[in-house]
Amino acid sequence: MKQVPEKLLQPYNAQEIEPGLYKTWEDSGYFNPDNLPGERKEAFTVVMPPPNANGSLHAGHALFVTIQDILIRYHRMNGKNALWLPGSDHAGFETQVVYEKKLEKEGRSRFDMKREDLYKEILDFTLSNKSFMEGQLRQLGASCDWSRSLFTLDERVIKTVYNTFSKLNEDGLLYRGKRIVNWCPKHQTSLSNLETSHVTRKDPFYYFKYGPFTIGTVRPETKFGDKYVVMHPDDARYKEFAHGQKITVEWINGPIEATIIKDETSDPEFGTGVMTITPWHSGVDFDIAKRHNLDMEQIIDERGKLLPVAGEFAGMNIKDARAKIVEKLESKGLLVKTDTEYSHEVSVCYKCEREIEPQVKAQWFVTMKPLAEKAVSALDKGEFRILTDQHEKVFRHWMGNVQDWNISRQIVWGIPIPAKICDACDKGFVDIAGEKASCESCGGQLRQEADTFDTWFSSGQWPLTTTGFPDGDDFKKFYPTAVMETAADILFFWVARMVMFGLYLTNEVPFKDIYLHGLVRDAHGKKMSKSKGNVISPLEVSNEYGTDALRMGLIVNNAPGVDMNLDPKKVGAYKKFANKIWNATRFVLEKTTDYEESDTAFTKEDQELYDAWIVVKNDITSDLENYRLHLASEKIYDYFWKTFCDSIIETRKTRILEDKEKTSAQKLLLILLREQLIVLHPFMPFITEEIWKDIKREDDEMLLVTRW
RNA sequence: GGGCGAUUAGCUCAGUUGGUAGAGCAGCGCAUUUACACUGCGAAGGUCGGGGGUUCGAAUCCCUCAUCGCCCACCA
Repeated sequence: MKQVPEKLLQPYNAQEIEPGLYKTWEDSGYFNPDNLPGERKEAFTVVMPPPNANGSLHAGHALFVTIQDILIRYHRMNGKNALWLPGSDHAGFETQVVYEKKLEKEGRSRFDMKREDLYKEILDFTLSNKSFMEGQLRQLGASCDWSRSLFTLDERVIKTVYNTFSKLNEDGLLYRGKRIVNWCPKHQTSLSNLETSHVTRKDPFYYFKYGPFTIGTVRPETKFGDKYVVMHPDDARYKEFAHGQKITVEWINGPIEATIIKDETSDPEFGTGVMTITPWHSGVDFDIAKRHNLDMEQIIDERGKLLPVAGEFAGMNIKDARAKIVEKLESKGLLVKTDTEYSHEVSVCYKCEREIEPQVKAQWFVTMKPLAEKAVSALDKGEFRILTDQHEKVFRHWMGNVQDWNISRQIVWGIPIPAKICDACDKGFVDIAGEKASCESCGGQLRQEADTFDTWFSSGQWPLTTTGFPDGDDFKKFYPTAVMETAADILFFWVARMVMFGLYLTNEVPFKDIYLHGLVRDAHGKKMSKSKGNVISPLEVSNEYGTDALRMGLIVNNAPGVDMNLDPKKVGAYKKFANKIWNATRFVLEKTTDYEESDTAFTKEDQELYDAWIVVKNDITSDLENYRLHLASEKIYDYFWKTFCDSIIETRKTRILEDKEKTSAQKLLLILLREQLIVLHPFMPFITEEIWKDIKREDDEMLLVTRW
C-alpha cells in the first residue's frame, strides 16, 4: 500500500513551494538547451525583450513572461532545443530620465555634473536594479537560460553596434546632416519622431499685417527672423507679386526687407494663403527654405529663450514673450484679428510632455527607405508573419511612410557614437578605431563626437548580439529565432528595426513569427498609472495568489494583440483552480494506494473517455503551435475541472468504492492526472512540478523536461 | 490630415476555416459527517450596436450608419 503524501492534506500553498522549485529547475541546468536530455534536432529560440534595468517589473512584463515561458516550456517538452535568451536593457533615454528625476528630488542636476561622474552613477544604479529585476523574473517562473544573459552595454553588443554603424556608412546608408530635429528643451536632447507624442491644443491664431499681406500664425515669438513671405504660385489673389521680389515691411522691431517666395506647399485655403517662415524652428519652413536655398537663422536657444535677434525681447522665455510681442504688434497697428477658436496638434516630449522645440542640428541619420523596402518585400514573400493581421497592416503602413532616423542623442547614458567632428568645417567622420586626427575634407582639427546612440539603434540588433553574430556557435544554431513576442506599442521602436537590421546584416529576418500583445490594463480597462493609483504589481498579485494563478489570469481568454484587463478577482479564480488540482491529486492518490501498474485493460467506457481526452489534448497542442494560448489555457482548465473532476472522478468514485471494474477506473484516473499535469505544466509550472514528484514513475525526469 | 480597430450576459472579455453563443466575476435556488466550502448540483440571464446584402445557414463575409478607442504625421 502506497502512502498519500502528508503535504496534500493541507490546502495548496503556492508561496511555500514556488521559490524552491525554481531553484531546483535552475540548478538542473535544463534552462540551458546544451544540457537537455534526449536527441533534439530542431531549435526553438525566443529572444526575451530585455526589461529595463531601472525599476520593478510591471504587469506588461508579467504578461510577456507568461506567454514566452508557456511557449518555451511547451517546445522544450515537445523535444525541441529550446532556448530563451534573457537580458537586461540599459534603456538609454528612459533610464536617464528616471535618474534625472531622482537627481531632481535630491536637489541635483545632470547639467552640473561631469559627464563621467553621471555615467558612473547611472551605471551603478542600473546594475543594482538589474539583479533585482532578474529576481523578479525568477519569481514569475521564467525558464530562461541565465548562462547566456546579456546586458545591452556589454562589450559584445558595442562591438556589433560599431560594426553596423561602420557598414551603414560604407554602404551609403548613414549621413551626418543639419536637419530639423525634435528638440526637448527640458532633457536637452533631440528625439526621434517616435519619441514625441501629440496633443491637441487650443491656441490663439493671430493675423498680422505684413507689408501688403496679412499673415497668420500661432507662434509670433518665432517671427523675428521672418524675411521670407510665402504663397502658392497659382494663388490668383497674389499674382501681382513675383517670386524673388523684394518688399520692405514694417515688423516687430522696425522695418525689414522681405523676399517673396512662391511655393506649392503653401495652402491657399489656410488662413490668408500667405505665411512667413521660420526655417530654423519649423519642419515645413525648413523644407521650403531648403528648396529655395534660403537663409536660416536661429531665433530660440536650446533652453527656449529668445536670442539677440529678438532685440528688446532677447533672453525672454518664449512662453512669456508671446503675449508681449502680440502687444507690441498691436500697438503698432499690425494686429488684424485674433481667432481664439483655433485648435491644432503640437508635438511634446513623450517623457516630460514639454513642447518640442524644433531646432536645426547636425545629427547622424540612417537612410531608412532601402531598409524598409527590404522588410516589406520579405513580408510579401512570407519570410515572416505578424500576428495579428491588424498589426501587419500597421507595420506595412509605417514601413511605407518611414522617414530617415535620427540616431544621435545628446545624453550621457548610452553607447558613444564612434565618430569625430571637424572643428573647422563641422563635418563628421566615422572612426571606430579612434585613430583619425585631422579632417579629411579641410584638414581641420577633429574632436570626439559627444553624442550617444538612440538606444533603439543597438536594441534593433539584439537578436544578433544575443546569438553571437556574426560567427558565434549560437548564431549558427539558434538564428534566426522562432518568434519575437513583445508589446504591440514597440512595434516601430523595436520590432521594425530588428526586422530591418536582421535583413540588412544577415539577409534573414531574425524571427519567423512576430507575436504582439496589447497593453495590460486594470480590471475595468483603465490604463494603469501612478497618478490614478490603479497600478497592479504582478509581484504582489503573485505573492497573494501564487504565480501559477497569476499566469492563468493573464493568459486565459486574453486574445493576442488586444489590450487586456488584469483582474485580481480573476487571478483568485485560478488560485482556486490550483487548489482544485491539489485536491483532485489527493483523491486520486488516496483511491489508488492499492493499485499496481500492470497491463490492466481499460473497460470500453474508460477507453472512450481516454480517447476523448486525447482529442482534447491534440486540440490544445494545435492551439499551442498556433499561438492560441488564450484558448489552450481555457480548454485545459475546463477539461480538468468540468470533465475530469466533476464527471470522471465523480463517476469512477463509486466504482472504486464498490469494487466494480476498479483497476480500470484507477488506471484511468492516474493516467489522466499524469497527462493533464504534462499539458498544464507550461501554464502552471509550479504546482504541476510539485505534484509530479508524487505521481512520476521511477525513471521519470522532472516535469520540466518530460516529453509532451 | 493619414491609417487601424472595437461594439457579444449586470461587469470584464473569449468565440481558431460561416453550422443559430462561452468563461471569470457578480447574482438566484438547493446540498454540509463530501478529494476539495479555495466545494457540488440546478436554474436564470444575450433579437451578438442599428440597417441592408451574400448564403441552405452570419457574432463570423460585404456595404452602410451610429458611438467609442488606438496609432502615425513637419506646430503657418
